[in-house]
Amino acid sequence: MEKKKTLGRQKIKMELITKVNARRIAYSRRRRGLFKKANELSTLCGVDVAIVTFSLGGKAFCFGRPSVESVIDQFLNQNPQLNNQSLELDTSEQDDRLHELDQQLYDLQNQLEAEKEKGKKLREMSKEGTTYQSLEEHINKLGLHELEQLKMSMEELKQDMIKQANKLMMEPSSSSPLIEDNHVQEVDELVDGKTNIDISTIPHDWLKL
Amino acid sequence: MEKKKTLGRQKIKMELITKVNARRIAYSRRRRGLFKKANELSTLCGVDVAIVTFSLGGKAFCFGRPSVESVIDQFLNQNPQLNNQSLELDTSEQDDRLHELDQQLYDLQNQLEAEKEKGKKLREMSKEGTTYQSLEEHINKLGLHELEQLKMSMEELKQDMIKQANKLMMEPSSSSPLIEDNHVQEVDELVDGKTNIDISTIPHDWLKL
DNA sequence: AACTATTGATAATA
DNA sequence: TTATTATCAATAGTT
Repeated sequence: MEKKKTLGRQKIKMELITKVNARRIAYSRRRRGLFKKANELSTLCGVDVAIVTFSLGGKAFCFGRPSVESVIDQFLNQNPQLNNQSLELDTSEQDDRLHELDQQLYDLQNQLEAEKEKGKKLREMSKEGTTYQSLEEHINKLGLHELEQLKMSMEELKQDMIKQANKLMMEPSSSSPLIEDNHVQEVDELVDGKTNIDISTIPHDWLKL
Repeated sequence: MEKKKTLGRQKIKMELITKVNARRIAYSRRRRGLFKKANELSTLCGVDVAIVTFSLGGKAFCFGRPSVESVIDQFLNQNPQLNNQSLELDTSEQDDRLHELDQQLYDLQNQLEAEKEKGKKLREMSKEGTTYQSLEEHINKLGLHELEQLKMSMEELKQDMIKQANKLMMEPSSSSPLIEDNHVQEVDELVDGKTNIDISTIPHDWLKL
């Protein structure tokens, strides 16, 4: 037997974690885990759930399905509004895909928090006389990293929908399958700001379908 | 070795549990687990947490520390008034900006839900023999609509940070203010995948600031 | 509700 | 901070 690399997870006492640093880490991890559990609960059971929590720094984090506001509203107004329990057949595959995107959005939410922190650090640094060489570069790069991730998320989503649409095309007696490999270019067009899409041309039903 | 008494826990698909009975059991178990997790989070990290969920029967179950109402109240009244401690008056403006972005992300989360619905509708349509003319167009536009919003969000955020940085530049004894109107181009560069940024040149501190 | 065999979550570490 | 690992904790299927 070789010796173990780590001790692995150890049991901890159910009390306030004294070390602030460790507490922050635990909060971050467990908040994420809690939101995941909430998402699973709402998905598996088809119910509404909302969570609101404030971090050590007093920042609000929340999760809500269909939205925090709607659930809070229901709660405050105690309106026994019934949910239309629509049965679904076999959209599971698609749902899996979308759940991944859900996760990515949650991650982005956290990234936004990170940005907030950066802003504060900026102020602190100003007092310490930190050098600002190529500060702009840094800012740009950081923001861009996020943009890049966002773009990827959206591409995945669109690709998924196109794939789904294609699949449907095969099934019934239809024609002309959807193109699947031209979306990247189209995305870039928009990101470049060169695309002139007239949103008003999109059927209203599609926007809130 | 004796034979196993049960199969034990088995993996389940992350989708609505079809059998209503099993769904109710799962809801009961998982709601309990969720509340326990929330309790642990608030205890270990000393933070406020509130959860509200509605059962299949429409009954409200909630958990709150110190109380559901207090947390909801904090959440709804998120005003600069409650900004205790660090009197970062200068960052309040920035925080407002970021809060807006937060809201937009939440909205996107809801949009994602909408996408899911669309997928269902798509299936239904296939059975009804709905025409798929210009379906791809719609899908693309919808995806792009979202991407556009995301892009705007990120640009706003970056612009905000640059503005903030510029402001700081004026204050201390520094030099060379940041450029403020070239970030769009830089964004496009990276998104286009044509930018060759060497991440390693970024000071480590900046990457996790 | 209680029981197990698994899956899933996460504390400690790199 | 993200990844890894070993352990702890939650829970699906049964009784």
